[in-house]
Formats: sequence, C-alpha cells, structure tokens
Amino acid sequence: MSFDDQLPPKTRLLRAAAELLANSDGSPVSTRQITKLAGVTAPTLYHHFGDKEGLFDAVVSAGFEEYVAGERDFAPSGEPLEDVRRMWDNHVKFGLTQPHLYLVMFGNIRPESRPSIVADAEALLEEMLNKAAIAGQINVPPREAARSILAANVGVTLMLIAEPLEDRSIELSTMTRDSMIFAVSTDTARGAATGDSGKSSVVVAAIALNAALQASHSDQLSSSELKLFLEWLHRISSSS
Amino acid sequence: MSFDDQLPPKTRLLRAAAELLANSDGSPVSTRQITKLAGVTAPTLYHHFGDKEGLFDAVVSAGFEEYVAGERDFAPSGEPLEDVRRMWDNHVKFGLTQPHLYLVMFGNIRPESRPSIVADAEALLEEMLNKAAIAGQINVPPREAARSILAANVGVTLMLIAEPLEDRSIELSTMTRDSMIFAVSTDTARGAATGDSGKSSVVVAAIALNAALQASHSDQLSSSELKLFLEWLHRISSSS
DNA sequence: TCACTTCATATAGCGTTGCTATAGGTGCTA
DNA sequence: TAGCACCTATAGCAACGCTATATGAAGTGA
Repeated sequence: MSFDDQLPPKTRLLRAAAELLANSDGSPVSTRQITKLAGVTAPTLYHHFGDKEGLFDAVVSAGFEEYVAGERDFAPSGEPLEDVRRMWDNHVKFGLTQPHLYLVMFGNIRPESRPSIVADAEALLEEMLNKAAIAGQINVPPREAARSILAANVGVTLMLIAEPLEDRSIELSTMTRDSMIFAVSTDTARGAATGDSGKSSVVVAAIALNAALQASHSDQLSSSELKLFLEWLHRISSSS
Repeated sequence: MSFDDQLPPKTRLLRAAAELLANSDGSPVSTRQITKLAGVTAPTLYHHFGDKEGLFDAVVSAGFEEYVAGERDFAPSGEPLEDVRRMWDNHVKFGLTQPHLYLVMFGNIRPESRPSIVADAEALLEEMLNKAAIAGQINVPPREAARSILAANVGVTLMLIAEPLEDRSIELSTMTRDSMIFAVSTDTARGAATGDSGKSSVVVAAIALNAALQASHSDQLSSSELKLFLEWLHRISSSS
C-alpha cells in the first residue's frame, strides 16, 4: 500500500499527491489520503510544503516542466506558424492526457497562483510568434497574438476536458486553432495571392521590424533611443 | 443581519447564496454561512435543495436566465455577424460583472453539471450563426462554428477574470472575437472583393442551403428523403 | 371537533476536512 | 557529552457537508 520507503518523505509526498491527483476524477484529494499513501503524518506535509496548496503547487511545477519540455522538444520546422500549430496541439494533448494537472494549472482562478504559469505559457508562444513576425507572417503584435491564441487554446482544451469522452471530437480544436492562426496571418503567410485584407503592409512591416529588433538586441541605437523607437513602432503596429 | 422574514425560506436561501457567492472573492462559501444569513437551519437547505450543489445549481439557473435574457435582449441588427459580436461582448461582460456566478457556470468541470448550460449557450450562438449561414456569410457549419467561437469566448473570459483588474485590457477580447469571426466568414461577409480564400463557393452554398432547410422545416421532401439529403449536404459542407 | 397525513423546520451530532501546538527523536558540530 | 538544527509523530481543534430524529403547522375526511 505504502510508497517506497527508501525515498525521503518530501519526494514520497510529491509522488503520492501526483498519483492521487491523477487518479481522482475531478473529486478533491484530501491531505489524509496523501499522507497515508506517502506513509507519513500530517505535520510532515506542512513542514515541507506549508500548505495543501503549496504541495499542489510543487506538483504543478513538476507537471509544468513536463509541459514546457513537450512544447520545446520538437525541432523548429522553419515554418514558425506550423510550429505554433504544433504547440497548440501539444497543449491540447497535455490537457487531455493529464486533465487534473491541467485543471490545477489552467482551470485555477485565484489571481495569485495562476498568472505565473499562464505567463510562462504565453512567453513560449510569443517566442514562436516572434519568429513568425520577423518573417512578416503575422498581422498583429506577437504579444497580443500570443495572449489571444493562448486564451482560445485554453478555452478549447477546457471544453474538450469537460466533454464526455465518447463525443469528444478533436475537430473543435483543429478548427479553432486554424481560425486563430488564419486570423493573425498575413496574406502571404496564407499562401493566397490576393490583395491586402485589412492590414496595410506598413503595419506588417512595422510588426516584423519590431520583432526583429527585440530579438537581435541591436546595438545600433542607444538604449534610450531604442526604447522610444520601439514605443513608436508599437504604436504603429497597434493601430488598426 | 438576517434576511427579510416575509419571504419563504426557499427564496431566502437562494438570495443568501447568491449574495454570498457574489461577494466571496473566489473563496468557497459554506452552507453554514448561507443558512445563517438566510435565517434558517441546515436541514431546511437540504430539504429544499437536497445538496449544496443543488442550491448552487438553482442559483446558477437564475443567473443563467439573466445571461440568456442579456443575450436575447437586443434587437437583431439585420447583420447576423454583428449580432454574434454583440453576443460575444455580452458574454464577456456577464463574466466580468458576475465572475463568481460565471465560474460556477463555465469554470466548473464536472462532466454532469456543465454541459447543459454550455449546450444552451451554444444553442443561442448557433441560432444566430444559422442566420449568417442562410445569408451565405459563413464558411463552416453553424454548429461547429458555434462550438468553436464559444470555446474561444469562454477561454478569453476566464483569462480576463483571472487577470488582476488593473491590467485587464479588453483588447484581448475584441481581437480574439474578430479573429474567430473573421476566420469563419466568407469573403463577401468580410467586405473584401478578393477571390475565394480557401473555401469554394459550392461549399458555402451548401452550408447556406443546409441552414435554410433546417430553419424552414421544408415540406417539399419526405422526412426520410430530407434526412438523407441533409446528410449529403452536411458531408459536402464539412469537406475541406 | 378530532384524528391523520403531509409538508416544513429545528435540535443535536456524525464523520471528514485542513491545519497546528507541542513534544520527541535523530544526526551533526563543538 | 552537550547543544543545536532538522525532521517527524501524537493528539486534537475548528469548520466543513450532511443527516437521523423530533417537533410544529397546515390541510383533509369522518
């Protein structure tokens, strides 16, 4: 019943919590279950993690590293937008294979614990979108695009998790994914030879330049000059 | 301290629960708080609602009717896609003004309580998108479009709720909204005179016809004929 | 008018939850 | 050997959701 006695109690608590969290279909997991499975008593938990939430946070950071590893572990295809698609799919896959961990990570609403993880996930996406921006493939500043795409990605994943398994169609994901990417793409990135549809090319150019500058940490301008320059670019690329 | 004694205990319980739920910043609300504020004792709660969740469900249905009322209460503008935009904005507004109610309604993950509400919200959206489909303005079957848009809408709203109030920018919402609508729109609906970008016009026509048929309950075909006919149409309009 | 059923509320308490005040054991350094 | 962190256990508190049981009120038929 109990866990490997070789391991230190802290590790056993982490593993027990992760295991129970993974096998409890959404129902809450009690500290008593955890400590019993880990083979320790309550104060040990609170000594190491301070809190039930502290323990869960620790489990989550482990899970998050797994998530990040998944997001990073494919070689860039040279097609940034294609990589964004893969990040999206990977996000959904992570949510569906580890729904409970996902819910603790993204379904959690408390304005303290959530943002750090969301911000990290956003940063990953933004990094990739930055490459797309440099290539002149997107329509919107990378940060805004990342926030927007991530929001949709989380929404879709939550909806799929909440859906009974039998009629859980992955189409919802691919369609929403492509809609979001399509909407932030420039026409050239879409492969169509049609004219501009909305954004003028100067805006796209400003976005691309902005991204390129931030990526290369150019030394051609002083830092204060650069700051102002970037602000102007941002203003241009945010204008409708 | 207590509630209006004129009202029956059931109503007082509902109001007390709603009030506490609205003013508890995400922290859980106990049955004891509720019964104390309502001026009744525990068994009364369980007599009327069976369950804590039963009481919350009752509160939610009241809140949901408010939500639906908001979604219906503007006159159709004649521009279905514009109405979809308004439904989106109304959804976000509802979530931000009643975050706790919203979280119980849409942030809840249990695969039993959630779908009914989500399905209702989906139906509202689908109804509107059906009009757009009849007008040949959308690219995708209305049901799929509704699911997709709603998922993004929920994701954005949750993300805005989770965000600290000071840097809660509504841009995220409008941008994601327009991205989703843009992606499901046909070119004519976009106002651009460019050529087809992806979908062939026969697909759009099939989608429009399908929507029109389902809306009018045409009697020109027998029900079994109609069923098969609709299936073919669906197959056409789902083809990439 | 009186017994009888039905609905609604209260008293009191069960089992479980997250958490902790306190104390004891263990291994290290002096 | 003494002292000092560090870690763990015993025991128990307050709050939680919920319920077995009892009491009151209101309507119904004889």
